[in-house]
Amino acid sequence: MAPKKYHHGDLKNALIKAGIKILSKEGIGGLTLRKVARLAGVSHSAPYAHFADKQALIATISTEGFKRLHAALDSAVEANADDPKRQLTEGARAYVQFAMNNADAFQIMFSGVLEKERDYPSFVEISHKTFERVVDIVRACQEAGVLRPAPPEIMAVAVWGQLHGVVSLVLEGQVSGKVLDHCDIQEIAHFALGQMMS
Amino acid sequence: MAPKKYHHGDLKNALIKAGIKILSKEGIGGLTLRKVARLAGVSHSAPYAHFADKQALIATISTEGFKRLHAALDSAVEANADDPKRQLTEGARAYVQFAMNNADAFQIMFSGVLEKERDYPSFVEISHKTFERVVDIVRACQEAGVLRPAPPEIMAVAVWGQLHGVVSLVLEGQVSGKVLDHCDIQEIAHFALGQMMS
DNA sequence: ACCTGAACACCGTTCAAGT
DNA sequence: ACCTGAACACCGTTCAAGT
Repeated sequence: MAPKKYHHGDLKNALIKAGIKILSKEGIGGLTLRKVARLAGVSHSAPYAHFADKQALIATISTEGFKRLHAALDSAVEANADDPKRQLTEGARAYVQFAMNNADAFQIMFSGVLEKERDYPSFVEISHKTFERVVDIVRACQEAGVLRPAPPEIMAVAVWGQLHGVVSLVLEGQVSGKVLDHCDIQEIAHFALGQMMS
Repeated sequence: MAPKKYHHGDLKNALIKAGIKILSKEGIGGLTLRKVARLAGVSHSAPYAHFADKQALIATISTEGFKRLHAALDSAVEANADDPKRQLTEGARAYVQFAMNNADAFQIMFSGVLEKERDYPSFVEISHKTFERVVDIVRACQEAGVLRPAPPEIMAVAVWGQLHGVVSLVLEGQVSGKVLDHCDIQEIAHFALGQMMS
């Protein structure tokens, strides 16, 4: 059997996985560099060999989240290659589902926890890529007459914003139970998106 | 001259003001109970005579923010008492302006920093009141044919979500500079809202 | 190159004690 | 009733030292 070298073969990835686990179990408030190290079985200062600071770990976890979100959008597009309207509605469904299934990751990605996102190129890259995916869908929908003519980037912000806003308000508990009793989040999001489609 | 009693006439309010000041200067990451106490000129344990814990202070500051937001919406409604469409567009403008002028307060109010909002009745009350104000505007717009027929509460979530989402994406830096160079946030929000109006 | 342990400056929170 | 100061358990981060 292979001798335990130092402690890990790949501590960096172990730390990321530990961070994601703690995040999903205890929320952002419980995410601590020292806890992450403990869960990975190393000393509290070991993470600093792989991440500059706590923000850097958060940036990596956020980037991971964006990759999964981007992949989900990709699937929705590919599964409906010749139907722009379904690309939009199914992409929207995927977005909402991602947010609901990964509420804490979603919060980390979008709630300003990560302060200097500019400093993390791979975060910027995947986040831009995700936006471009939305622009693609929007452009196809405009050509198909499903969305009104307008600069696609602006329309993409409106469409993404619509979904993002509804999801955020629900996640933050701003939508009263009276509304949520009658329809689930996917329905509300679908209704909201429907207001923009002709 | 009045003798300094203990230290303050109204420490509770002094703490709230100090908290708001620190929040706007250093952001949520710099908001610390001990700093708040220091700025108010009392010992680090003094706040506990007025707030159960840090969350309680945050809840109070959030409530304060909602009161100002609610007042801004009220003004927009009153200033356009007989023009539902303008109530909506001016209310939207007020919402966006509030978010931009109070980005950190906005973040505290909506970004899940406050974990058990249920525990703070006055927060729940003003947040519900604010939502009801949106419902009122939406209902008036539906009667005037400016928004499509639908249950007003659902439509209100869609409308609020639309604005909230666009504002949030911009505040989080998710909207690329390429877009922001061409139009300012008020324009984007107005465009997005316009997609829902007939 | 990768990790440990002690150290420092900071937190949130509690509690006995003071006026 | 309102505030202080010491105390405790926790952080993030740094740094000399070990393999």
